[in-house]
Amino acid sequence: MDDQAIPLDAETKAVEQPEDHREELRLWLRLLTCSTLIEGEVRRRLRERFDVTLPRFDLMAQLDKAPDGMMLSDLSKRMMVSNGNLTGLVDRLVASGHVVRTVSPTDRRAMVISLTDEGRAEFRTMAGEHEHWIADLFGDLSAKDRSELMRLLAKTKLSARRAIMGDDQ
Amino acid sequence: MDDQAIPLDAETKAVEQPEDHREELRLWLRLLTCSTLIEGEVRRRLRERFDVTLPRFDLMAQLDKAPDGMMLSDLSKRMMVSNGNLTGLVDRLVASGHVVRTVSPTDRRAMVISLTDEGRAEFRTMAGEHEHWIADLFGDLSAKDRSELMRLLAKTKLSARRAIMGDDQ
DNA sequence: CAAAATTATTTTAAGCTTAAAACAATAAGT
DNA sequence: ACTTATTGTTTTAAGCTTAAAATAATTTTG
Repeated sequence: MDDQAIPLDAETKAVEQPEDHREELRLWLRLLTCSTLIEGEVRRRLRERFDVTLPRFDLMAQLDKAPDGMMLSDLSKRMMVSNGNLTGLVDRLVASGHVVRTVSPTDRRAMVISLTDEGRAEFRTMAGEHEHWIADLFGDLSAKDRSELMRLLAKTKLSARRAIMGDDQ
Repeated sequence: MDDQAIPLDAETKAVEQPEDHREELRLWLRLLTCSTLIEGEVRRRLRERFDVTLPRFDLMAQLDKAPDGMMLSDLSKRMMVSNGNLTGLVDRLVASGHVVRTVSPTDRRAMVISLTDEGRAEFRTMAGEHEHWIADLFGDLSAKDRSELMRLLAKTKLSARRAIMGDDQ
């Protein structure tokens, strides 16, 4: 513990307090604020305008992209929610006639979830308005801002994945 | 529907479908993915390492910054969650001895919520590790990336607020 | 082929979250 | 002072969410 003993990378990393990560913390809090703010407003408008919840809308959005339906476990991965969560969500959407559950013809464990015609029609109507809301919420960003933000978020996504899964796989 | 009839702004905006906002939609989905990814991992680690939930941690984080406690309604605004939500959360944190509820001396309706000494000590321990997790999750971003992302998220936040509250007030 | 491991889903228990209604206290306007 | 409006909190009902355990079917492996 000699004062003279300076680490080898002192030149490159400059003299740094022993671990100050407040900047990253602020960045994370700001990111979270943005998504909470926008998500809350989308949730509010979906309820007000269509009397639908955000999770229901999100699930239908996934299914709209899959004309032949999706396995529950794929939905779970895509939506980043637990299987158990989806079981209940699908139950309610089946009850309201928006989706149907079918046993997979190739795997008797698997359930294939698909939009009904009515569910798809209703979703498309909502999605049209939803897209405008988003455009409005991001309305003050220039095209350059948007592409730059897109790029930085892509980098953030990769960084987080690396930290979560490890560099391997 | 004449092929020759080109809109007046064709020069400046190029030939554009009537209202295409898929770019903003992708931006929103990417922002949401990033925050869901990071939030999920933080949630997982808090549980694994300290057996605490994220909402509990968030509430204690707010109180740690307020040595004299905070009114429940202020907590509600800061955390962007409903009052009713906080009532239950505070109930559980009182039960576990992390916070205390006091009636405000100046307003008999208001409840002042404060960290107990034990709650504060426990929070500080968790916060130390938490900061490292965040630094790791954002670890692949350069200092320039971070400041640029910070700037763009600030702009996004203002844009969303404008869209939510209207330009006035 | 039988045992073991994996994969797909559901169930359960606990906690989180919201909107809306109810309740209580303060502030504002007459 | 009295009425009205506003503010602060809690309650309620419904739905969302998770982790962990349970169930069932498929795949892998010895």
